[in-house]
Amino acid sequence: MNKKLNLKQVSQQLGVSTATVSNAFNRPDQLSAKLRERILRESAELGYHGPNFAARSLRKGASDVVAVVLADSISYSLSDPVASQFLQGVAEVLGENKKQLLLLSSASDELEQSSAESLPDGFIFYGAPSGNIFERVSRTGKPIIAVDFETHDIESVNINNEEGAFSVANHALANKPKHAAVLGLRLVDSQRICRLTAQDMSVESKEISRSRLKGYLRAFEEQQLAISPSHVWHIPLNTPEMAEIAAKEALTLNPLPEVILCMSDVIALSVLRVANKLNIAIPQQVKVTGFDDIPEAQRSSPGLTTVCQQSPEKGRVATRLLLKNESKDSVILDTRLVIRASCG
Amino acid sequence: MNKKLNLKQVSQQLGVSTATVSNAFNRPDQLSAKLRERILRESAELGYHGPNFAARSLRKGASDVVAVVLADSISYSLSDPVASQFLQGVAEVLGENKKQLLLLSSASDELEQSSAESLPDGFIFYGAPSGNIFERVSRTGKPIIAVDFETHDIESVNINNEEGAFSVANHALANKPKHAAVLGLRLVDSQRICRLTAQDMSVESKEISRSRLKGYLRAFEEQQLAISPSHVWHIPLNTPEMAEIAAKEALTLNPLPEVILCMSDVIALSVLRVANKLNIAIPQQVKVTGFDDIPEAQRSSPGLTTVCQQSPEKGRVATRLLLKNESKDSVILDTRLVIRASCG
DNA sequence: TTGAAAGCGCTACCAT
DNA sequence: ATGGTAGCGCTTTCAA
Repeated sequence: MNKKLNLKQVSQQLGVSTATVSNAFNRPDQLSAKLRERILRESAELGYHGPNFAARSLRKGASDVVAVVLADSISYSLSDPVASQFLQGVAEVLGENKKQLLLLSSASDELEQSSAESLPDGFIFYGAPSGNIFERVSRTGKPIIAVDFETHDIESVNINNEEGAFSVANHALANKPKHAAVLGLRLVDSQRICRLTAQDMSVESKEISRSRLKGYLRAFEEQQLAISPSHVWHIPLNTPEMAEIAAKEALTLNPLPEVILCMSDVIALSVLRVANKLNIAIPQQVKVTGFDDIPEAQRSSPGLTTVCQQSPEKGRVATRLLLKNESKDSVILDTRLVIRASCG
Repeated sequence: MNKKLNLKQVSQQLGVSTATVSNAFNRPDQLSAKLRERILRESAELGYHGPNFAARSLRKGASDVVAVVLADSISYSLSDPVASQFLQGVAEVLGENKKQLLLLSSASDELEQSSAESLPDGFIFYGAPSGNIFERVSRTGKPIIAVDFETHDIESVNINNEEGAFSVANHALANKPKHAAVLGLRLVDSQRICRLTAQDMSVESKEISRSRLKGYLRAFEEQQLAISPSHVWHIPLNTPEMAEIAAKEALTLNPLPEVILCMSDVIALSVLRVANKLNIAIPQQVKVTGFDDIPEAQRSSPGLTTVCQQSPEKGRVATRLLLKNESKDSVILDTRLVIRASCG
């Protein structure tokens, strides 16, 4: 087996110049189709399958690699249906444009990753990053798209979380329930499931969860209803395990809330399951709403009333925005209230 | 903003040699902790965040990048719970070892991707790849792990599909149902949902699906039961949409099968949903089994009887095998029959 | 179409 | 602990 063949050696073997071999791989218009054909075929036979990636990138100053920088760990993000759908959209468009996908996480080791950060030609930040990877990357001047957060001067793709939350809450609260509960995601800085306090309620922030809470609260006002902080849960991670614990707490309240507003579908689906176990009828006894419209939400029984935030489309839009450097405008994707049986 | 700073310029600015700066980033033991500290801090202030990736990789002949080569498109794989869980396991171990994750697909453009193939230090092939990326990569002599398939001389991680399928089928068939159906995945080469013919049944192959079918058939024999090819479905993709169509066909058979063996949990969960819609009681009227034990399988109602194949662990094991080049042995992971209410 | 050559930024070696 | 430097493999320019 010929171990390491390089372009130069191949060109010698084939009796052509290095420039010609390079052109065969990179610029088909610089040589006759026939010669290109021959070079491609014969070099493959020799075991040369194209220019060395590192050398090419070094020389060209570009790599055709795009990084998605996840706010959470890669592993967790892959387990989250929302992030996962977003990545599907990204992968789709990258594939069409022959770009490679590198997954990074702002939650991982700074020093080790910072060298890898010089590889990609562009970055999609999914969720507000921790650490200072964002600053490092910004300084390189490479194109960046911010998704689900905003930063000065950077193009972003977002949804209107407050409006979405308002619309679903307003729908759910329309017939004036006496008691309601909110199962919130990442509302305060704690790894534990807990309920909010009065001062927790009024924190001002542009975080996703805070915007959603704001939308909910506006709906309560609109309907002239009140919600006590003790009926607002904080769940630190969007996992069924965590959500079920909070769901159990909410569904064993006395009196039982007639409406439970959940900040994600994963949470809402957990409520549905726990309710089922406790023989609580949905929506007759408790109406449940989610947020996201993940695939599972339309398949559940009863179907989940939720806010569709088009995660795959978000991924596609963000990626197109990154690749075609034309439009300098940020995008707000529409959300849509999806009414299903869990809150008819 | 200082645009492009390189190591040489940084070393001049800091008044030290290039070797020292390089050592500061790469070999902490080659200089005093104090000096290293200073260099790291001051170069960060200058806007230099570590060696250029392409140059470093070119020079070192290694990149700290590991590629997972997916048999299907990246986008589809991300939507598949089994592949997704596998990737979670991979990402976990890569993170611990400070390796970066590059997602490739053997289903994508050969020419464009083949240059990127020279980047990773190692490859995990998830599922038997199409095209000849496997041959190309093999020739480089870089470490490769094959997952869910086997090839001469390559370390692999597999499960015993036949045994797993046998155990679940044998359990399901124990009280001699008069009619049974099999909802199979990728049994023949067709993009359409269809049922098998007599000659389809006897194809010999080491593919996952074929092994599972073999296990099922062995269980039928063991129980002295027969299954007609017309009661064996082929489903081309592991998606709920496809599965529901086949499920509907199987659940509207007359007479109704008392047992439906499904080659994946996604399929089995679809059967559960369709049965629910058709008011068919599970497991009273129809017993349903799956394969994989995806997270959704334990949360469904009724819970799904299935074969646990430890997808995340598979990812971890494959990645460890790749990184520690010690053990030259392939691995067969245990499968475990998980009995839940859908087939008690 | 070709040959020659510069140089992308870095690491590792050697000598000091 | 440092300075100097070869060379990793490639693309691109230039002149022929």
